[in-house]
Amino acid sequence: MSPEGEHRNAVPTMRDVAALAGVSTMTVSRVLHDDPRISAETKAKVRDAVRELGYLRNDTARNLRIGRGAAAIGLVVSNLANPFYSQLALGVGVAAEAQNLTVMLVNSAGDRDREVRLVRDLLSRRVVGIIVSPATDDHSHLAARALHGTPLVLVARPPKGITADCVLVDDFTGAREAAKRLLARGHTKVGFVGLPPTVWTGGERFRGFRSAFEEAGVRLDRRYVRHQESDVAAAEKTVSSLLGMRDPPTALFAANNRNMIGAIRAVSRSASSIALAGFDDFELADLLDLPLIVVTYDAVGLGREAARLLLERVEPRGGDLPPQRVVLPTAVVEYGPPTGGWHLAAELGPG
Amino acid sequence: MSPEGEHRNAVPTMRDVAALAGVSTMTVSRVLHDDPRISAETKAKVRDAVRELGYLRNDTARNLRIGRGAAAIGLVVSNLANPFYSQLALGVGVAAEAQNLTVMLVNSAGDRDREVRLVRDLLSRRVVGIIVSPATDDHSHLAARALHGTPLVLVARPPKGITADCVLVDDFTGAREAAKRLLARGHTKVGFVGLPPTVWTGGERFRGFRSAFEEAGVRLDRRYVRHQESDVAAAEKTVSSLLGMRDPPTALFAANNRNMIGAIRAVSRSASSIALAGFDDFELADLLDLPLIVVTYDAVGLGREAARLLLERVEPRGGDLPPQRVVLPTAVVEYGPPTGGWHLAAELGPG
DNA sequence: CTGTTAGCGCTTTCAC
DNA sequence: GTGAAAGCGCTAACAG
Repeated sequence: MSPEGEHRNAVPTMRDVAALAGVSTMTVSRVLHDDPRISAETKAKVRDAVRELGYLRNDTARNLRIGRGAAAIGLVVSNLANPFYSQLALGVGVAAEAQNLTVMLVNSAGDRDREVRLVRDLLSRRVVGIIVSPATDDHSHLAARALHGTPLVLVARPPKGITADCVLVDDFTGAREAAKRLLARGHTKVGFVGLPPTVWTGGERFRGFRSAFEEAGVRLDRRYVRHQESDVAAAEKTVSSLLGMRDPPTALFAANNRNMIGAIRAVSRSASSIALAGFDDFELADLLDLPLIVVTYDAVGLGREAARLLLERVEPRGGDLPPQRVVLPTAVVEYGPPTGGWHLAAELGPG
Repeated sequence: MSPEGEHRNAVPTMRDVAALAGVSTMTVSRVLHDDPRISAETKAKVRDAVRELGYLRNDTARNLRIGRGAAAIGLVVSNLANPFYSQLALGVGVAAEAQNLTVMLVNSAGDRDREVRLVRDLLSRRVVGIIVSPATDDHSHLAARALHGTPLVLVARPPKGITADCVLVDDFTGAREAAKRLLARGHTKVGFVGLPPTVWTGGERFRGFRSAFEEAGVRLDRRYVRHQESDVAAAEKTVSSLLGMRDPPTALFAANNRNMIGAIRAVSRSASSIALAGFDDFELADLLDLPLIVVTYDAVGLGREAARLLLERVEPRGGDLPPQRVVLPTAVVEYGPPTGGWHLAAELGPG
């Protein structure tokens, strides 16, 4: 029927508005900027034309002209399936929107090659700045040279071999405090289910964990320590094997969200009696009928803070600031079986 | 020290590459497109220059020229704090990336005015298409006229008063099947904690719920029915009040994720014995020591499907297709107390 | 108060 | 094989 793409190309341009209003495109542009020098009647004419055509300024063209590629900030996360990152995105979004910037959200899924491509792509789109939670500690693709001065903020891990702002969680202290609580309760055989050593958070959290043992003068048994990818299924398997040892740990420390969930699953399936501690609070943690010590922090705030640092850099003389490093505090929360326990509806039937 | 903005403006253009390689910009462009007519040695020269300068093509300029504003698809969600939407975003992202598109993710936070602004903003940026989960059932701002033919896909609710593709969850069937299970167990006094009636999912899920009662010939007691915003705290309060009635329900149906969590919290705090059913599976649902019937579906798939429909429209003759409506199936899952129950580490101490 | 000219960085078209 | 000119839609800079 219709010639191909007909209605899609019907997007009116400033020239169409100008023609309809009987003025030049420059006048239209000025009216859109609410330039006080334009007469009231001209403004009215132009605005009528805008309304009639449903005109929407082409920001791509505008941004090209004013030298700002895309009014957007790029956000590269390493695992969108992890709720931590959606919280982060939420925080970044709030801060970005306040400056009329959108967020281009991309997911490296933990793959560095992918991350390299995604960053390059964002740079090609000329985003005003990039926030990255790097998949590995090889940050060479994020060097200032590669970025041509596009502002960069790292989240959850510090720059390595490059200069950049970053916003971190106090992983060390959080892990140490949580571990201390286990030790205070008399646990000496404590399992550790951690992240790969190439991940900074993995290293810090392990350091904090270990430091609590040193302070307490308790020997850390290496047989109970595991480093691996953060994946629920993998963690579950690892924890199951720990629980299956002939001399199993009496407590477990999980280095993050995914490991914690995996650990909970493994413990729940086994007949083991074991205390759990670890990073990342989660919804309903308090309602699991399980003794639990979690390290919590403000993930949304992390995103907000990252965006704030980035936007500071975007400012005219923002490049002159020294590298910033913001560390957000952690808190330790303890959960236990609900007071009084559950009142089960037997067999799911009415009471 | 440095003249303001110095290093930030140092982003090389195609002209810089051309000058360094001693060719015209046209030749550079052709090399970047791997045009077979260019001689091998010219290609080598140009590629060396590209590498030396770290040149990255300005996609903003490119897209302007080729008439595609931003190689991005806009995604407007109504509550990023709800894990359903991050799952959705994940699905959209996967499909988009396969076409070299990025996702511009924005959050209306359930506010329609905001949604209107966000959609307008995305249109100004000339995204290739928009995926929206509308905050309300007033879709007038999404009419073809307002979109100038930019492809649109609605998720989780059908178009109302406009034509658009949509991808839905079979809310009706899911709710009915879950309710049936409660009825089959002899519950007749069942509370309903639902969404506002202006939200389509709210209506459908209530219809499904009610239909199970009709089929079973059980009268639905309106005193137990609540419609409200989907917010954990609000739901908790509502459920608490239901539980506090002198003749309380023996079971509850929660219309979504947020209401379900709120209901669980309320039930756990009370001394009530009550069965729970409702929409949206969640991580660890199986480990809550609580009888639970949940309606589950593939949220990532929903996003993938939405992106697929959108990309079909973006194709040259995509506008000629009739409006599509995809309905994804639901499944009902039952959880109960873990077999054998938890083995508690008493007082969090070692065994 | 409003219009003209030029150009952001790239690509399409036509020329050699 | 390669280049020159023109223009995508917009706005800064200078007219008038």
